[in-house]
Amino acid sequence: MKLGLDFYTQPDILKICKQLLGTVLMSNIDGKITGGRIVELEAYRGSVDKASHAFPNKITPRTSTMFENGGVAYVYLCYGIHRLFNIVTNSPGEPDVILIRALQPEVGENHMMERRGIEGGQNTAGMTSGPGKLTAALSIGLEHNNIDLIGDTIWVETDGPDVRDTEIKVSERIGVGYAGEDALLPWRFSIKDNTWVSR
DNA sequence: CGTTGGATCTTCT
DNA sequence: GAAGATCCAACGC
Repeated sequence: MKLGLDFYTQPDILKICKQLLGTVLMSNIDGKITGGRIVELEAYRGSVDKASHAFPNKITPRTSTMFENGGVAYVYLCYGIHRLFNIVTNSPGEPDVILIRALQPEVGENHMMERRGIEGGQNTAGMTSGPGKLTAALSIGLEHNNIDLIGDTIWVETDGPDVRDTEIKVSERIGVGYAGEDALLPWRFSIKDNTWVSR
């Protein structure tokens, strides 16, 4: 079942993070349907979080998407090369986003391998295990910034029961050492012992 | 196997 | 002008 607007507009981003683990991120781009189970993600809260582009509630042309109502995508270019996909949550004016860091391929694996340049049935392990990799596999680009996640291009589906708390690993976020003490916030969530988690 | 550096470009200072 | 929510290939051990 596709997640609706009322899911994304919830105020508690950490609760949304836990609920998103185990759901399936889908894309229908270039006539190809691809998707994967979300196994790793991170929370960024622009109001209080130095690691966020929007800290402290700073609106720029780039970050304006983060201030939208929950339920849209925030896509930006990282290191000039990689496109990173985030889900905007909470109500308008609250720059809360969730970075999707890793997927477990579920739908259209052949298309994802082709987009990632992986040959044959071998070496699929790294296909979507990282934020820059999964956008390439799903063909998500900057043109999808601010797109509606309730639509039929990019969306999230529930599939089976919620992931239990005992199956969730909570840790510090990756690659945000520049954020000082905020780099220590336990805002990274992943599914324990899942082989598709990054690094 | 761990570490290193290059690629590449938008954004803000 | 510098740094960045990364990835991968090339090195050295």
